[in-house]
Amino acid sequence: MSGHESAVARLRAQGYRMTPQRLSVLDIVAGRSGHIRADEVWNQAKAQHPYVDLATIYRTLQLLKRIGVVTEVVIGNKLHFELADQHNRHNHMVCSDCDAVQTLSPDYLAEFSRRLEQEFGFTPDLDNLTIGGKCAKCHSNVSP
Amino acid sequence: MSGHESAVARLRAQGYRMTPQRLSVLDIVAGRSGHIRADEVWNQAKAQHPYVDLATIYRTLQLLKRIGVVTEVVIGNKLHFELADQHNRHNHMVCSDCDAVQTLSPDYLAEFSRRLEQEFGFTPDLDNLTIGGKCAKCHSNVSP
DNA sequence: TTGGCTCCCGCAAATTACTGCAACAAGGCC
DNA sequence: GGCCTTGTTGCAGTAATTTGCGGGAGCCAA
Repeated sequence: MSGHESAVARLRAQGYRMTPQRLSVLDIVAGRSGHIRADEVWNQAKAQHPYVDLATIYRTLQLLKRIGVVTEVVIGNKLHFELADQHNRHNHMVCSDCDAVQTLSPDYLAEFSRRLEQEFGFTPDLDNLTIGGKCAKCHSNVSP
Repeated sequence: MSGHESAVARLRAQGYRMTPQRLSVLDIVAGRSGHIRADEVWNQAKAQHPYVDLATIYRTLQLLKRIGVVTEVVIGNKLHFELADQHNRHNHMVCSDCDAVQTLSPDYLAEFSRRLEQEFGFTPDLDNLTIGGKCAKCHSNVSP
């Protein structure tokens, strides 16, 4: 329900313009509790503005990601997005077999991140980090 | 210089056939010390076999990745590949600004990986894990 | 309100990656 | 060596995402 105003403010503050299309995208992503695919955003956006172009959706999502309003999750080989809730940050573990998604507290990565910064001066973008692998269920299936 | 024979043997052992195209791809990836893009592999492969198709390159690279002969690195929004040297495993840190790539010892991820497996039964695919973020140089540049 | 500088959008085309299918060829068997 | 089975290839087509361009709209200032 919130998130919106601060996002709009953040866009304005950085000199970006607020357009109906961008508001739609923001609404749609914020209204969804979990992840949402770019094409799902598009379909919902078309209901409000029949002539929105898919390219606009992609550009807007990239913009929102760049300013930290949404985060990106790669599931399968499709991009998903979700609202970046500062009060409930988390990372994702995605199974490469069944595409199941588990969330992960960033605490698990804190120590790792600190070392990278300290030893290499490299600042990892943990907000958009997705870890691929095999979930417990698929790992036990011995079928390669 | 090595790597080849074992890769060929591994293909054979799993019932895959050895074709000139696959040998070419293997040669090209092995002959490059760093990462190489799919289209670069294609261009070099065409020099040896003028009629190789890009689709074959992609399929071969996916196959080599699946059996663990090469690893995949996402740089910018392009896929890169490199020979998976068991004696010199490493992960990659890629700067989202300048696309610079730093390598990282998997030791840094060992503890993290162990926890994921222990607490969630999730087995991360560290061989193909790339960490995005900002390198020291770009991080100090205050130019958004 | 109006003017005007920019940024943004829709459209189309390009780029990157992947897939289905029929013809082809690698490798085992005789 | 020749044949047969079955995995592979080349081709064409598709899916997902990005980019170039020119007209149009947002926002600031007057």
